[in-house]
Amino acid sequence: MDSAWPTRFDPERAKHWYAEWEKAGCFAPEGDGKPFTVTIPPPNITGSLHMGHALQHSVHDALARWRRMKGQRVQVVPGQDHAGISTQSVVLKKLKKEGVDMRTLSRQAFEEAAWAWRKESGDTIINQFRSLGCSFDWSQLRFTLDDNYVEAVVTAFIDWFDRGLIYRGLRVVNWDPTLKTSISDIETERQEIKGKLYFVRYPFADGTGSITVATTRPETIVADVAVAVSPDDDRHKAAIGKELIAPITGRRIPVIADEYPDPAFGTGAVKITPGHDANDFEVGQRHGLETLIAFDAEARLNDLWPAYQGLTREKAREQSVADLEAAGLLEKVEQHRIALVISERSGDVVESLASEQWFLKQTAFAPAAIDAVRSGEIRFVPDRYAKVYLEWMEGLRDWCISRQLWWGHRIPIWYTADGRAVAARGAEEAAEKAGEPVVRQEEDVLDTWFSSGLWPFAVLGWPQNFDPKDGRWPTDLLTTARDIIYLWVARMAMMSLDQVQSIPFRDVYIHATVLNEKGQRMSKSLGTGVDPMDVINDKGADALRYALLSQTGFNQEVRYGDRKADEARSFSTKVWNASRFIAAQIEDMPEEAPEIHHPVDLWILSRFNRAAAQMDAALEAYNMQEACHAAYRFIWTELCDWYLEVSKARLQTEDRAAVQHCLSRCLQGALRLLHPIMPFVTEEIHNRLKPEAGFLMREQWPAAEAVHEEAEGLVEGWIEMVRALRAVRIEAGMAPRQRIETLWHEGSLNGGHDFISAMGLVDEIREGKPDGMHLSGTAAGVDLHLLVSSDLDVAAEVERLKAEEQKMEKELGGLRGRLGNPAFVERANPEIVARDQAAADELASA
RNA sequence: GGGCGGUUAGCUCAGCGGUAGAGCACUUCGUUCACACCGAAGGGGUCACAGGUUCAAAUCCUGUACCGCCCACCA
Repeated sequence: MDSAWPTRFDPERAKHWYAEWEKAGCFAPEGDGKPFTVTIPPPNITGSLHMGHALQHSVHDALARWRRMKGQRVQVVPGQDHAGISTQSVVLKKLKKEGVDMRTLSRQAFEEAAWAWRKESGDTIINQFRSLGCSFDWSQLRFTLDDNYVEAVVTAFIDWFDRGLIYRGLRVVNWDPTLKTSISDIETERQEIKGKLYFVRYPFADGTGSITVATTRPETIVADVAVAVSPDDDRHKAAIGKELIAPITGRRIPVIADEYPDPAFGTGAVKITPGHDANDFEVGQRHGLETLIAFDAEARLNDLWPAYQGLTREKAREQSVADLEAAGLLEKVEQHRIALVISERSGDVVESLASEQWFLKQTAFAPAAIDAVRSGEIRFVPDRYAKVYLEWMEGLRDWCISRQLWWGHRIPIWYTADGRAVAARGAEEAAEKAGEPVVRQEEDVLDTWFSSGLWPFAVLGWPQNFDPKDGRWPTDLLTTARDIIYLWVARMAMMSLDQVQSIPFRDVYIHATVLNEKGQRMSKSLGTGVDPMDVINDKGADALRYALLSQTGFNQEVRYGDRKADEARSFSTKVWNASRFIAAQIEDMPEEAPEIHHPVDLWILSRFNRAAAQMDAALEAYNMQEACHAAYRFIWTELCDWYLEVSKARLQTEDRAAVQHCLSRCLQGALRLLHPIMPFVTEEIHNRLKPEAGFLMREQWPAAEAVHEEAEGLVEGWIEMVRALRAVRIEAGMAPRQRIETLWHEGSLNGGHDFISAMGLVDEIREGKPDGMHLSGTAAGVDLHLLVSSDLDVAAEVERLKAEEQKMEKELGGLRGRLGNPAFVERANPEIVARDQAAADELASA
């Protein structure tokens, strides 16, 4: 064998194929086939490859390569998200480290620094996608802050503003006191902690007693504007409409009746603090109450209650409790479990805080988005996720789209001197629209999900260069993680249906979450993660891809362990060596293919055709693991363990040319089947086989061909016979390489003489039963006998045969019992009855 | 509190009405000239539990338990 073809595949040496594919333009759409378009979920520019990406893009790439090979015109549009909060944090941290004074940092200086950072460090993840082998059309790379993307955002915003769907208002939002911005629900995490429930007495103004209110947040008492009770609560009915003296401040506040309080909880009376709780805010709106705000942007107490001014939330609580105690208003304190809301971005406790924010009435878009999924126009895979989407869609609320950040799409609103807001592309247009000069632009930027929501059509050129009829629209597939169904998938559906009047994608494949070997979530901070780049460097991108894809179907989680990648690497080595062997055998292959008529040849070609069909069906259905297993079974079990082995003998016979052609065809085919899953090793082999040929990734996917049922039946029978024979050999104490002089058989071998002799190491096959001591086995209705020497452990052998007989009898008993049951014979499927009858007959005759 | 997954061989998972499968691990044997990241043979499962439907249930229905995830305003 050519020494330049080592016995092990070195993934390091196949990495260069990526650059060659890219250089040759293999990732650009080609041909006139049915277009297949995907816009990938844009990773954050601050991100680096994690296992979730690795799985997601292995799926994308496998599907893209497969469809490309099938002759489809494929375009996978990659991109990146500017990731407002995340990028701003990273850049601020860097500036701080460099000694920049945060207090004097201007917006412009920050933006310059952020762009500089984006240029330097923003492409890390893009290059990691390349290492994974992703065949994305990089010429189409998009960024959510590119000029044309800004145009998309502004266009959508102005349209919605002018239609009255965007408004500004005072609402309670998730406030991150560290980052000093509102944040979305997805950026928060709930955490149960042990806390306290304080029972505070609110005396009636007329001196007739008091109402006790339970609260977990005594520090917000200074912003109380009422106490609410349920209208049906007999304990408090009489108090409704009376006035209370709020503790600490002494402010006079009313007792109001509202459905919100649950009479079963606490005392049934709730203090109403509209500035610090979303429910209270709603109650306040219903009753026309004032919204008092006690905290500033850093969640310190403001001048609402000057005595507390400057205190942190925690200090203010202590002080409030002390003051309540001193006033004799603290009735009792109970242990209580509190659901804290934590900001994922800063780790700080999120404050529910009323503030002026911009909102989008996304409820206006819901009906169409619901319809699209209900009608099946948008299809979720697995379909259970449609329910998740629909449920969320049906409970939509207005969306807070403003963020108090610098990094992002600045809200295209200009204000006139008297504070009137106009949406426009610039100050000039704004002044024109307003009919008077504008004095300033809104400071806030948009929530990152606002721009992400426009992704599929914005990256395809909307609004200026978008052609919904160019075949790429709607896109075919969106593959994403289940945790952003609401924030992203739903938004894209809504925004697309509104702005482009059509769905953005047909299929939404929700892939599994990658957990570690112990079933824990992979987390950098907890150290429970595995870095996919380490796996790529140690074992190769092919191994990582196979390890992930071979476990991914419609499951909701997949566990990654290095053992899986090791198995995958073994597989690539196996393919490598099988190719090496076949390459050596076909060096002198005659060009002209002889007629293929030997059952073994027909069998392997047939098995190949089945594997190809299975892969097609599996990939069509997004069942990645089934696709992997189909390739694995064909290559390892059928091709290597049987066909290759029996070929070794047949290559020495007049079958040589036919075998060579079959080997060659199977190898070519196997490489094609495997290429979407393991692109590097297959490309490397392909190039070794045919250095002068083009890329494997540009080869045609195997066309569907007929299977040979008859040949399959024959060969599978022979395989069973060989297995039985091997078992008997071992029973007879034969060494693995020891040849069998004579094999006797009763029943037809169906032409399998050569196959059985080759695979079972038999010199001569005779019909009949030998005289003398022999051991027997049965397979496919044929009895096989081997003569054995007399020093065999007869007792053990008898023991074994008895056990076997018992097993058979038990089975026969079961079958006879069933067949003897008239109900079964009458009602069961006739095919089943016939099959059982045949099985019983065979057992009985044995 | 609602919803959704999962519970099958030691491990990771297929199977989803006709009486249990794969890969890995394990045991035994084997350095045959593709591959020890290999080959052959083998051991190993009352399919979480309890009812029900059916001639037949791992597979369908109901309920229970445990694990995980998502959603939710209980002060």
